[in-house]
Order: sequence, then C-alpha cells, then structure tokens
Amino acid sequence: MPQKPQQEAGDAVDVVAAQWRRERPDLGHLDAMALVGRISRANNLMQKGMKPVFAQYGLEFAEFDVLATLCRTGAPYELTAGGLLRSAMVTSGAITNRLDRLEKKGLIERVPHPGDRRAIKVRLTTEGYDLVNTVVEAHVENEARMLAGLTKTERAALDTGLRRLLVSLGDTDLG
Amino acid sequence: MPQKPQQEAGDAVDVVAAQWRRERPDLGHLDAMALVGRISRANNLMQKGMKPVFAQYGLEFAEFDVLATLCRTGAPYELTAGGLLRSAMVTSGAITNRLDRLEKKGLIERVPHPGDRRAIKVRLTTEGYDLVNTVVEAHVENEARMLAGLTKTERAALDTGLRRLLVSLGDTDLG
DNA sequence: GTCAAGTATCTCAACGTTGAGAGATTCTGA
DNA sequence: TCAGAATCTCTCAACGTTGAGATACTTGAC
Repeated sequence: MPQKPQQEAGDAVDVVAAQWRRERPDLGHLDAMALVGRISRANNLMQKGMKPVFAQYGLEFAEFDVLATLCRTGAPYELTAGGLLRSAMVTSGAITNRLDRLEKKGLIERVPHPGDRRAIKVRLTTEGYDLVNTVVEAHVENEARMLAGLTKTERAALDTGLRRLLVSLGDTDLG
Repeated sequence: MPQKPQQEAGDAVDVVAAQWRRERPDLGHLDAMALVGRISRANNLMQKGMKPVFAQYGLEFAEFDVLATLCRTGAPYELTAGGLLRSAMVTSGAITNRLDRLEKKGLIERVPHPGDRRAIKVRLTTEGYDLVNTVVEAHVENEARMLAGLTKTERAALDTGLRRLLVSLGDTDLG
C-alpha cells in the first residue's frame, strides 16, 4: 500500500536554512527567512518560465502587463496612466517608458482625458486588442503547465495561503 | 461564540480574476493565473519592504545577497563567482557588477583560485563579515514582522505549499 | 602531447526601473 | 475668489540586469 512519505522532499531554501543554522545558531526567525526566500525563488522561476511565451509575440512581460490590464477592464479598453502604474506596482517613469514603447508599436494610443487635462487615457488599439487576446491564451496555458506538478488540492491550499498573506499586507485592491 | 468567516477576504488578485472572468468567460486556467499573480505580488511587496532595511546600512538587496551567501557558507567565507551567480539566479554580468561594487566598498576581495586559474575565489573581508552579520539580524527581524499578520499555522502551511512547488519545478539545490 | 570541446570570468551595449524634480492642472478651505 | 496643497504625467540621470561575445584556462579523447 503506497504511503505518503513522512519526510517532505527538500528544496534549495532548505539548504540555505541549514547553512544559516550551522553558521549562526543564535539567529531567530529562520522560518520567516525561509518563507520569504521561497516566495522570491518561486517568483524568479515563474518569471523565467513566462518570458519565452511573450518573446514569441515580440513582447516583454512589462508590455504584456499593460496590454492585459487594459484588456481585462473591458470596453472601451481605457485606463489612465496612473491607474496602470498602480496596478503594475511600478513608478511613474516606468509607465511612461512602457507606454512609449507600446505606442511606437501601435498597440496602444494616448488620448486626452475628458474632464481632467492633467491626465491621459491609454487606449488599446485594434492591433493591441487582437494581440493581447491571443497572447493571454498561450500565457495561461503556460502558467497552468508550470503548476502542473502540484495537485489541484495543493494548488488550492497554496493559493489560499498566499491570499491571506496578501490581505494581511493590505494588498486588497488595485489602486 | 466567534465563528470563522465562511468567505475568505478578497485580495487584489481576486479583483483581477473577476475582471478576466467578465471579459473573457471562455478563458481557462484562471486559477493558475491567480496563483502566479499572487506569488508575483507577494514577492513585490516583500522586496519593497526589505529595501529600507538594507538602505540603512548602505546596501542594495543584490549586494546583501552576495554577502549573505558568502557568510552562510561558513569559514573561510569563500565561494567562486560561478557559485555565487548560480545561488543568486542571475547572469554572469550581474555577478561581475555586484563584485565590482562590493570590492570597491572593501566588503569582499577577489583572490586567485588555487588549482584553477580561470576561476576566482570571492572572500568576505573582515569589514564585510562584520557588516553582514549585523545586517542579517535586522533583516530577519524585518521579515518576521512582515509575516506577523499570519498565524504560525498559516505560515507553516504556506511554507509547505511553496516548498512543494519549488521541488516540482526542480529547484532542489543551489547550483 | 595535441587539439577540440567545455568552463570560468569579464566586457559592453541595450534595455528597463527608480526616484527626484518640473510643469501643468485641479481641489480645498478660508 | 484666491492661495496653497495635492495630483497627473513626463523628463532624465543613475543604477542594475541581460545576453552575446571575448579571453583565458582546463579537460578529455586520441
């Protein structure tokens, strides 16, 4: 009869934690350090795994992020630059840069904001709309593939834990 | 009698997922997309939370990462550049850059590798050793503080899920 | 021994982000 | 109504990473 292993398989962070325990046995909170380290490494691996999919369509992750944010807001696929930067968690300089590149590619256009002349509206062009709707399908397929090593139950448990973490950090909306 | 809420509190990713469901009801794997999004946002928030601690000591995260890697290997606190870049998950150019900066600050030194003249050994100086041992204490305290909104049980469950994910991605050692 | 293949590090240009600051516009309260 | 505070976007220099290529050295097969 198959038995669940008593001992979980170790990952790279277990190695790191063991090294710290040996070198600094007085150091507390190693569990916190390990958890943060796991989030960081998982993010790193996920990003590396996504990059080739976007590259297939001539996009960087940062560019896809903008297009996807506009797409999922629904028609008329418009958002201010400020809305985009808060959603993407980057600074204003980064958004200006991303919009410049996407505008040059003809995937978005900047239109005046009616009612606030400080602001602009960023709008998906037809080309941008078509592209992002294609890319997002390949993208989610790829994400699902990267997570396929976990059971549905494991994924759900992980998801719940991460949601609680985000809520506890105050990350409850996009603005 | 206090009751656990039936409904989990929502985070920013719940908002994103709801937008996609509305705009693209045909899109599958939204659970995978949400999980990846949560890892990304959690990482982003953690990084932002760590930055000020390192800044207090005149360090960037990337620099601390190198010093900490050397420190936790134990005496004589040496590693090759290749070992460092694999541990840090960055490219060779990035490591050269980090080592240049740390060398300029007097926190590490490059010494010839005995037995392989292609390689170098990167060694913590006394100044580097003292600094990293101080900073790491403030750093883990800070990490623990950022995670304090979760119960011990929640943190353990999250940690287990992330370890399984990393193992499933093949991230079982440092190089 | 010799040569091809592999490995270790560094170089360098392209790229993207940060963060401070400027300019323009809108909001707020007296 | 008006001045000061706040907000929105853009500019720009500093910084860090990537990724391809160069250089030097080592290894393995013959």
